Amino acid sequence: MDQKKRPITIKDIARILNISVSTVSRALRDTYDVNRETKERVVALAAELNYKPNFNATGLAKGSTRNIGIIIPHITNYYFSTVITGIQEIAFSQGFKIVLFVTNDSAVREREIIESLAISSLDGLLVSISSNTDECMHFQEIMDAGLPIVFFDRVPLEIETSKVVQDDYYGAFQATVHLIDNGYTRIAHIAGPKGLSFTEKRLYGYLDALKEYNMECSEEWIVHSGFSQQDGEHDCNQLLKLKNKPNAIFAVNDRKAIGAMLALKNENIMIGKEIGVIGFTNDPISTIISPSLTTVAEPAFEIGKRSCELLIKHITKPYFEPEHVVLANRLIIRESSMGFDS
Amino acid sequence: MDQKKRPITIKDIARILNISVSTVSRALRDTYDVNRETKERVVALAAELNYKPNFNATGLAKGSTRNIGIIIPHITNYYFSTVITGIQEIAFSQGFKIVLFVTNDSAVREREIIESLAISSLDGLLVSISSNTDECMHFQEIMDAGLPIVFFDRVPLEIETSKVVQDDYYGAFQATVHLIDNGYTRIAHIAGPKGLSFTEKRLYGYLDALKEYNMECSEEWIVHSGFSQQDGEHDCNQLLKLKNKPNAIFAVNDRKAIGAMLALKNENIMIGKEIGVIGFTNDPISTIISPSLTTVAEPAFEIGKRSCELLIKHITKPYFEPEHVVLANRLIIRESSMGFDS
DNA sequence: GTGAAAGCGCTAACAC
DNA sequence: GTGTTAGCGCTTTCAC
Repeated sequence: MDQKKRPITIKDIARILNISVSTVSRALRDTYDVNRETKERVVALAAELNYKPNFNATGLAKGSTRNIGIIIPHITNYYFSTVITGIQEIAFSQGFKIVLFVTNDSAVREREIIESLAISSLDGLLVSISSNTDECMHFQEIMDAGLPIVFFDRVPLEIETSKVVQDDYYGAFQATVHLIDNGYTRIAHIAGPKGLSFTEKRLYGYLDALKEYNMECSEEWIVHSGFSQQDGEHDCNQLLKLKNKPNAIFAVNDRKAIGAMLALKNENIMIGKEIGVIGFTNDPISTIISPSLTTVAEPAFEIGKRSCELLIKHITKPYFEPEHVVLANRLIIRESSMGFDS
Repeated sequence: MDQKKRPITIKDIARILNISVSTVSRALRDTYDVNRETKERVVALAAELNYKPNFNATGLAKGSTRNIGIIIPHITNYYFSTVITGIQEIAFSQGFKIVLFVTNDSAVREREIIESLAISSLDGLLVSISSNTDECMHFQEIMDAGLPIVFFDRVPLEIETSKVVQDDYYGAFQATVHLIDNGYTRIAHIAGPKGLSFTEKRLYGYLDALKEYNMECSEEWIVHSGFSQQDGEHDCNQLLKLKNKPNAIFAVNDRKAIGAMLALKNENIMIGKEIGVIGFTNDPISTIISPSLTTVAEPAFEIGKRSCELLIKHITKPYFEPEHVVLANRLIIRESSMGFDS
């Protein structure tokens, strides 16, 4: 307990087997030609001694660690934590470790993290940018320095690299059409902050659906704010003050939808019958709240997996062409959008 | 984009300033006596060149990385993700990075992780064990090899090191007393898996409260299973089949409490009035479900912070005496336990 | 097929 | 105060 045991190194193995360290190194890495028998002896002894490679040493010698960094706005959040689970799944199976950074959705913290980042200690980076990040030079610099980045969910348009997102535009389109189909005629949208690409895509999906179906559309029905439940509550109250009140609300995410529902309940408005509500994410909470929340389910786990797979390709294949992956969502119909006559 | 720029090293700085690398190294580390002026020149140039230390090299030379590993059962879970946020807060401020491993609550995966762990790439480990981990020799071995571990929440009794937990016994005691105070007379407990220390503490807190208040107590009212909402639903249904049905349920966590509430709703049983329910955690969902869920709020963020602080002490002070920290919970009374006459 | 030796970027005696 | 040197554990030419 007091005494750090010196860990086994390839030198120890070499000495015991009376061969050179280079042979041990080669044998352990299953590359180069090594005499079959020598190799087996090395591998056997390594296992017996419980040899673990020193990643600092390999990293230093090969210029590669097996670390993947993740930078995300939050972690106490169903979507992001599910994405991480997906990333983790792929990373672990490929022998990569996950180094986690959370920005608390602050552009300042994001920059701090990036600037403090020892690029040499990471092989690649997976990032979802914070909502007030206005320019992305810091990411570009890191990439120029040779660190591959794959963006997911909240992606910057101006950077040329692989990106993985859900189909925000079509998901929003579908959500809106669903409300129209169920007889709602005055559909509002409580959006996220302006300037974030996925938020805008959802806005356009909503707008295009309204246009395509010749629905009434009004500036005052579109309210931008943050992503929290409180924001949803606040936005909804604002809508309720309008002279020309909407009779349905499409929320940019489930948390805001939940906030809106709470505001509606507070006013004793019958959710679904008087005002329809639809969210985006499929947070587990959406089945628990009553009435249950209709939502567009994002493939969060899959997004994590795909992002990580792509990043690993960028890491291992220096000239891998950037890919833009768009994953389909799934509309999940529940009670909050049942329509007037239900 | 194609060309990895060679990163700046202390050698570059030394060459440019025409001094030796050791001086640069010393100047940058703010230790040893370095001529004030030399130091300023080094620091200035380092900043200008945007020098970033290579952690593999420092790690190799000093035998320390600035990495802290976290091993937890899940991440898509309010409690654990909040703990991580707390850990992250301290770690980041002290210049440590977080390496994340998730076991999916599988003892097998946990062992795999531990065994694949290159101890040399971590300075310390923060762990919450998986629910079916029966013996903890793998952790002991790692500690013997010189890697400090701090356990939190789900802690093994047999290992001698620092541990940080909420007051599971007293929280459960309080929860049960609260139910008794509100007039519930036949109180059941839907527990976690047997063998996990925090689960048992909550069970004993419950039992002792019943005893102290001379309440009826029955073996069939205590049901053990997993931690999920489904488990809660299932456990509750089982209780409802009993001849001597309980009129209140204390759940080991909020997810199970939520599951139980869903089961009760399904049977059109009035929650609170006919059967009281209380949970443990204070998951945000507990304010959203209707009726809202009375619960024992755990100081998850604080647990993350304290665990991380303790671990850093173990890392920096070789002979730091293990501490056992027990943090108080807070009973939050909501609608699900309002009592019969409310 | 294997060994010797240099080197990855940094730290830490040890000299001066 | 500063430079020289060896060395952390591993990979990788380059010989043989």
